[in-house]
Amino acid sequence: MTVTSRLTRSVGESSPFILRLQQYASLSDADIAGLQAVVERELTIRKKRDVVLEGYETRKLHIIERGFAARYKLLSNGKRQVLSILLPGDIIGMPAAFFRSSLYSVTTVSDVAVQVIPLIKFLDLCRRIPSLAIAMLWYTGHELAAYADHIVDVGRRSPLERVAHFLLELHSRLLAAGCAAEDSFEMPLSQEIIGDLLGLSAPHVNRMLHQLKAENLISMDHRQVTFEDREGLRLLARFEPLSPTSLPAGVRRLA
Amino acid sequence: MTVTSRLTRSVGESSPFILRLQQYASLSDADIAGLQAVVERELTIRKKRDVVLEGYETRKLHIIERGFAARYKLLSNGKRQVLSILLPGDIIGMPAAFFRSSLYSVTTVSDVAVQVIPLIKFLDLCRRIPSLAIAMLWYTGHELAAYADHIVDVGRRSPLERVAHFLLELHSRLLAAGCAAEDSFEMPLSQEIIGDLLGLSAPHVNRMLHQLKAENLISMDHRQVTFEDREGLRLLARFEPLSPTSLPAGVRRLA
DNA sequence: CGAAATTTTGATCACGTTCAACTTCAGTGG
DNA sequence: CCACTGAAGTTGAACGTGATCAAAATTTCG
Repeated sequence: MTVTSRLTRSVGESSPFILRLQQYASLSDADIAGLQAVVERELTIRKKRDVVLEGYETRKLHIIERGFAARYKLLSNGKRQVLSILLPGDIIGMPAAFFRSSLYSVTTVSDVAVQVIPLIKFLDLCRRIPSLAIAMLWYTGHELAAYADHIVDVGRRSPLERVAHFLLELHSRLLAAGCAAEDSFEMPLSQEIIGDLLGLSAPHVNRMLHQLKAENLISMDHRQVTFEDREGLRLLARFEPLSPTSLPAGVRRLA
Repeated sequence: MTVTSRLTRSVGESSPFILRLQQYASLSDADIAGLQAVVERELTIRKKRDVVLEGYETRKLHIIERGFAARYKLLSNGKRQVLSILLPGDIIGMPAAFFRSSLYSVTTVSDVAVQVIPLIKFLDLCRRIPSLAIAMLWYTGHELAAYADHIVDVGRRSPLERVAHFLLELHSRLLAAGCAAEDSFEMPLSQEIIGDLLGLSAPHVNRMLHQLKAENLISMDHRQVTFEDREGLRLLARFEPLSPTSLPAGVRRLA
């Protein structure tokens, strides 16, 4: 098995979600055990299924173990806006569960393995383990930063910059989740979804991808994306990685 | 004094921030006292000053008591993207304080009165009062929903829809903060800022505002915006208000 | 292997930016 | 109180861009 294309983790590693929370606050083994105890069940969802539907009530959190999903909103004019791509370690139903009815839908892009946690139990755990609540504040803080980046993308960046920025961001997140190689990754996303994510038409995404290839910044083979000139790409996209461990030291100690 | 134009609250009301947290979780008088105890000081910032600067470290939260501010990012191509308009009850430095250096800048649009809280003390309080931590999770959850709406706006709505949607959303938030009348409000935002918020050029914002006036949906006098046909506006913008109290009943009880 | 989804290509055209000039408004000091 | 100044709003013309639509080529998957 090449590291390059794996979407799975090897046995023994802890879940990408735990890994992520650990970056935000130090959790004891007991905390982690408590977290695992509230997991209701694990299941695998086939690709192209809706996990959360706009307008329906959700009282479960789904933590992604493997696979890709997309959070999106359908507009009454028939257009679709994809809000974010969800990767291993992300929580499906995160903002959704906070409202009486979900504001957005989530659909699987590939087959997705999830852990299901009832919201009530999760909040209860947050009350008992303040570190967990604070780690969750950081989690949502990062989510917020990602959304902010997305707003900048769609609002003020050129189509070429958007596509380049998207590739870099996705890669950086996959890397953090242990699902990508240094300079390449597998991307099971159609150009239509990318368009709906970046506010572009699918044909234009196609043109931009070709332009990136023409400028020898990337190459693509099947669903494998390879950065041929990562620095050039970063310059073009003006990409600034969101280091998850960039907490002020004093604060980090406290959390 | 008309209710219409006031940006201040009458004495005796509690702060818009407390008011807001109360919607997310029930806080005891002791909790509120604790919250007030961590307030380091209050101050008023003149209009057009930067409160938070991108790249600098922030370890203070500024809670807005009165006035308008804007969170924004300057791009290297000279463009600017405004991420959100901050109103009374909002926290300046919310995502910022969570990173080693702030990712975005915040500038005041009008004179702004704030309460300053050191981040460390605030997090410490969250550890001691789990309800507060959970209320903050809801706060960021709503912030996330607002950002998501913004992405949809910029990504897939027409310029006319964007402007209409923006007016309705701003009004709804001002109403919740007790700073607007039923059908009108004061808006000290230049068309340039609105453009940078919605991903449009200032002249185009101007045209769209005129079109809304021409269709008898709104009227404007100085900085006073009045909805002449709120329903028509809502239909045009496909606006769905974000009710802050729309928590699932069972969850609400727990929180 | 066949059907469906996705990618690719091209032509046309509406839309919104850009830029510049002009007007109006708001705030300030004489 | 008015004149002055800079900021904000308004208008128009020209241009470039990315959407749209449709059709063909290719890939994916049952």
